[in-house]
Amino acid sequence: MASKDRILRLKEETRTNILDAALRIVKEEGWPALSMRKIADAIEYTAPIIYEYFANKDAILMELTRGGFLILTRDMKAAKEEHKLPEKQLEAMWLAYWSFAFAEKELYQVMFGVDANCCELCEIMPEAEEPSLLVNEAIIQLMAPHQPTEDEVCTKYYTFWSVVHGLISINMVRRNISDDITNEVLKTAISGIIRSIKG
Amino acid sequence: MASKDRILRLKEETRTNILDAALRIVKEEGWPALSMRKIADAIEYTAPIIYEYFANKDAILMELTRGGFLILTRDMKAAKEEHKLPEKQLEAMWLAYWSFAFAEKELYQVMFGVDANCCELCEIMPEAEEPSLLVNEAIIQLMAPHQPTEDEVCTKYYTFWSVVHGLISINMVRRNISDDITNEVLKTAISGIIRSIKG
DNA sequence: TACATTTGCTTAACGCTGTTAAATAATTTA
DNA sequence: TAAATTATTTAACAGCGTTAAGCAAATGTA
Repeated sequence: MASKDRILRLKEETRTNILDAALRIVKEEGWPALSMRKIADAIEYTAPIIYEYFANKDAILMELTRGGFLILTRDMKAAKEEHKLPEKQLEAMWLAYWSFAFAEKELYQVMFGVDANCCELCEIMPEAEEPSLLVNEAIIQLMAPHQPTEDEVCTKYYTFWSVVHGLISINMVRRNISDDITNEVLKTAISGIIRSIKG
Repeated sequence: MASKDRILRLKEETRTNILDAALRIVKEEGWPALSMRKIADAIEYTAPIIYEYFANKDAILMELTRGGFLILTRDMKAAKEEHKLPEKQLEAMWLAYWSFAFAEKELYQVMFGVDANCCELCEIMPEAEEPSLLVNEAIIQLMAPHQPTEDEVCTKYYTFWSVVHGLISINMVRRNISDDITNEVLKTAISGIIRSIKG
């Protein structure tokens, strides 16, 4: 019955091939160019075969999104573990978040883009909550002397996220902003928020 | 020759009808539901007629974008003129920006969404630069004692924009965030940046 | 080995999209 | 009234996501 295993392995491989092909197409030609027929072409099959592995195109995007959150979580976790002080951890994590956004630009777009990902992403995809959990731990540590309520922690989290995500969005559509200014905004904003937390 | 005028007026009216219909469809059914045939249906014509008024679908989106910037500029200008102190002007303008984003959610999406609007929007559409000019005037006034360089003003501008745009983006895809927290983030972020400018 | 069954994959099709060219209807001009 | 121009529609193309039907190869069974 080892042939069964081989076939299962091949199926798993094709599934991965589909995801890889999709991401490669998007990286080479952009999101609008991604089509089922083009993916099929890339893996040397015809389009309907893809539906044996994914319910529809959206399911492929969802799986790419999930993979994106896994990478982002790994990166932010690694950044966090390099520091002991929560303020250093916060800075490192948001810089990791920033790096991820541009290292995996297409993944970031499908993860946080205005389009497809509907409102309840966190509910149907637990991986999407991990990064916020990492950050909130550090915020809570940093705010511990102030005995913060859950809402206060949440407020600080969204302040961080807003400025970083906003800066990323702006940089993605307007590539003409100088890197110096961008870095200045990012660093001073992060340290400014941290300072405001410490009071 | 008054009939010529009448015909020109009718043509102008149809052009407006196309834009109005497009925006109405988007407001009622969302951006993905917008199609040329649906617009044509709404103005009681067939699809090819639209190409007598707009080069293609993208040109319609561009015109909606332009209209959006006109409204945004008007709103921010009005907000600015209600105050004398530059710090008050800045706060009022960014709150106006915020209000616009949710009052004209669909316009904001096409103006700043990740999708269509390519990199050089400001170059081909001067209206897109107006809001930033308004804000920068106030920033320069506020920073006048510090003799700021152009880059420093730019940095402050992007800090403002990042946090506001980021917060808007997050609120648009995650509608489950409480309004209290959102308002708290917005207000404290804006006043925080203003305070950091004043030093 | 021969037949039946399941599996893998393709071709064909549906309804949709943006867009263009040709055909037709309506209006204006001569 | 006939010709020319304009307004509008119908038909078509290529592409999209998706589904159903058909075929071909591999597998299970006798």
